[in-house]
Amino acid sequence: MAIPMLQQGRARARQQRILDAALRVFSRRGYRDASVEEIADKSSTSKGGIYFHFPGKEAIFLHLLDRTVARLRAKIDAALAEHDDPIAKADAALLAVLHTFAKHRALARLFMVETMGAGHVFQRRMAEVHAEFATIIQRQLDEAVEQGVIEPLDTEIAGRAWFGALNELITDWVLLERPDRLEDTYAALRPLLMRSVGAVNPSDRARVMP
Amino acid sequence: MAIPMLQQGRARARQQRILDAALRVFSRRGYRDASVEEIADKSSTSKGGIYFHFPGKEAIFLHLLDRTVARLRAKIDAALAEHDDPIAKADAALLAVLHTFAKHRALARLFMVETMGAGHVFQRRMAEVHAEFATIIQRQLDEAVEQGVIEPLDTEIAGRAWFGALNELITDWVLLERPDRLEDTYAALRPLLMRSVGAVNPSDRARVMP
Amino acid sequence: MAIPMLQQGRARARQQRILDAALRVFSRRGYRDASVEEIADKSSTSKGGIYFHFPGKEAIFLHLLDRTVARLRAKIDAALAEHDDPIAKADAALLAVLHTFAKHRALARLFMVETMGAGHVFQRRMAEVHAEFATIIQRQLDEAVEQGVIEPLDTEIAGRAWFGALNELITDWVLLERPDRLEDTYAALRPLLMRSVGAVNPSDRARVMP
Amino acid sequence: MAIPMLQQGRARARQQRILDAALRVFSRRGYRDASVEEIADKSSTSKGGIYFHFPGKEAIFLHLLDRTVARLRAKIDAALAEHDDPIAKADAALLAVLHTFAKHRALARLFMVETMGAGHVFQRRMAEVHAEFATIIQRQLDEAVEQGVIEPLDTEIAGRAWFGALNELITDWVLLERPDRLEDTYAALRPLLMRSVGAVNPSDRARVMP
DNA sequence: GATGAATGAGACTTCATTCAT
DNA sequence: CATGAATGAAGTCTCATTCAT
Repeated sequence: MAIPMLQQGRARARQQRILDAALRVFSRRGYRDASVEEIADKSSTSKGGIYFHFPGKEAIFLHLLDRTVARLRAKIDAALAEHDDPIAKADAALLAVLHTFAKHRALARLFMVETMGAGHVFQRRMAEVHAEFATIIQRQLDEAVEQGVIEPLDTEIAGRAWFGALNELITDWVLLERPDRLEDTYAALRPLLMRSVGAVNPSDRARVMP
Repeated sequence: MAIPMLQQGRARARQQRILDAALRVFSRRGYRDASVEEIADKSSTSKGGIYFHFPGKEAIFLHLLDRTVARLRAKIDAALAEHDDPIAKADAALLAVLHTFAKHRALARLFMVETMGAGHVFQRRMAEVHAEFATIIQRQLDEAVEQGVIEPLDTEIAGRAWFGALNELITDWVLLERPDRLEDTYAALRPLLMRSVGAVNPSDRARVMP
Repeated sequence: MAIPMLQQGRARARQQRILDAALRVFSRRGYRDASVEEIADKSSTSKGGIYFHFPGKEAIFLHLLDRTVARLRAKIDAALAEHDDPIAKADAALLAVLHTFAKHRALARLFMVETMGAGHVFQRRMAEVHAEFATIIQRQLDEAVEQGVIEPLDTEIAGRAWFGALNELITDWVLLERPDRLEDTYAALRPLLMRSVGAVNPSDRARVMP
Repeated sequence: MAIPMLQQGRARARQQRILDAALRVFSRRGYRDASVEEIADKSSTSKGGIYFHFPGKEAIFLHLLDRTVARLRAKIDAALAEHDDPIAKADAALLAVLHTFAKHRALARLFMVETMGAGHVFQRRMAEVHAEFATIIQRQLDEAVEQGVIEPLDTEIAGRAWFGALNELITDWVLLERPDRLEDTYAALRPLLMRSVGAVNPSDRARVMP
């Protein structure tokens, strides 16, 4: 019984090594120019070993994407749970996404850029992920409208617009290798987003509200 | 004398045929999966013929991109010239971009999506184009601030945010093959953008101002 | 003392399971397309387990072949022993081969067809087996000549010809998945073989001879 | 106009070179162990060049097979045309097949042996070819029955039996690398075949008949 | 003894690019 | 100028075999 545990453990560890190496390689080279060979080298595995753990290159990329999405979702959920005010929630959700990428430029590149070069299937999948995240924002805005915190508005478009604005900042930061801290950039974006839906900056409101 | 003209004309015509075919192929298949062979077929040329007119696949894509950027720039310039009010100008610039893509989904796909799959060089170039367009918006906002039409704000971020929001809508429309008219979607976005910088919707303003 | 016996028994049982699975897989896929993995699965073993019992894929195939040849030999021997008349013996030998394959199409496929795809070594071995079986026929014909039952003739060629004719029927039956009963086909072949050496159909003769 | 002719000529020549090299390689190594690389080398071509002329390894093998079948058919047709007597025709047809292979052992190996290692599709195709050739014999025998030259018999089985007997001789000659002249072996087989259908050896008959 | 993870050689195939005609 | 045959580098994937556990 100990043996299968160990073996499973070893297998899982190797899978992780492969995924980590793949992230680096995909991020550096892009999906198409990334070779399974290089992933094998960088993960101290053999080509065959990779194909033992994954059915193919595409599957590795998919795993990586799913893993990232899952982590983002978890962080967003945690962030949402930390606030009551819907506007603060929306803000926190965006910040969660932003923090994740700020800490890991390679991940940001994979997610924001390289996915688009991986073919139609991945492009579509990514579009759906975008939609999902936009919907999260939308829901908070809906709630805010319901609570009377903001005036009624097209919250679906607002969600997508917010997410698009954030995207642009992150993508620029990745592609132009901007040295700025992403957090600072977002600090400048936040008031724009707030005003766009007629909300007061949550921190200001906090200060104002006695 | 007439012959060289004709010949030049013929050469240019063939170049056009190649570029048009390339646009279709790149847009359908993505940069990597597009084969020079298919471009040759679709343009009624031979592979050798393509290499006579262009140094390589990359150059074709680049031409296509530059051509698109030039056209966009021209449309933006024309749009800017049609208005005096800086906010109206900014709005018109975005609309110009949007109209161009709305009329030609393949072009939108090429520009917004497939470029990312064409390798680092193209990604970077595209980021610069984004920056350029964002700067155009930024300039209008600066002018608006100067004119006292809106309160001072971080116009650089605002320009990028506006462009990012627009991007998101267009990209979704391309990838999810949304049937909506892009123009309608933008109509919903416009008020958000305006409020985000503390401006009144230009059309409203027009109506308000006697 | 009981334990080693049991263990040996278990080992042999597993070997059998592997061989049986291998027969199915080789027959379905052909030697080259049969994977050790599938044999492992179908025999409820692991890849490693297979390599404990056999030195490799080739050895498994060889075992299978040898096992089949041995069984055929045994059946032929039994058939020969049941008759006195040399012509009847030859006929019985062919029938023994035919019955064996008729009862087990997978075996027929393995033996008649797939062996040829297993590489030069196996092809040669199979040719030798053919020669061996042809020789058995030849010997009966020689005996018949000696007994004056038939006129002298090139019995070596005759043996090979008889075997070749039988082969063709069996191979067709395997490859074209003919629904006929092999036995019926052979019933039509028998008189041809008999006449080819100037013999009377043994059953006819039996009837005639008082 | 001359240019396409030349180019076509060159292309066809190269195709021939590839096919000839492929015949050698397939015959020496067997279908599975033959590598496209070796075919490329042996035909002084590049791997890519091969894929320009053929869609893949399988297609090369198929071409080779079809080419061989076509040639055999032509030779058989010519042989049939040279005789009037149906028995002589059947004999001539077999001889045509035999001569073709006798002159080109590699071809014989390809056709008789290696096809079986090329997978189910090829096995089936070969079975159909066998059937076709057997049918040619059958038709002559039918004619002979009609003319009253031989007694009625199951000509279908006879056709397959004759072909099977011939096959066996050729296959043995290929696999055991027998040094005999195939023609001599067939000379010994012929009387057996004749007698099997109750016919007189055509050459004997010629001599006997005044 | 058994398991399954790991290896590594090698296979087929694709395709941007070149160049003789 | 145009064509299409030819190149060759590179890539993904398969699988018999080995071996630590």
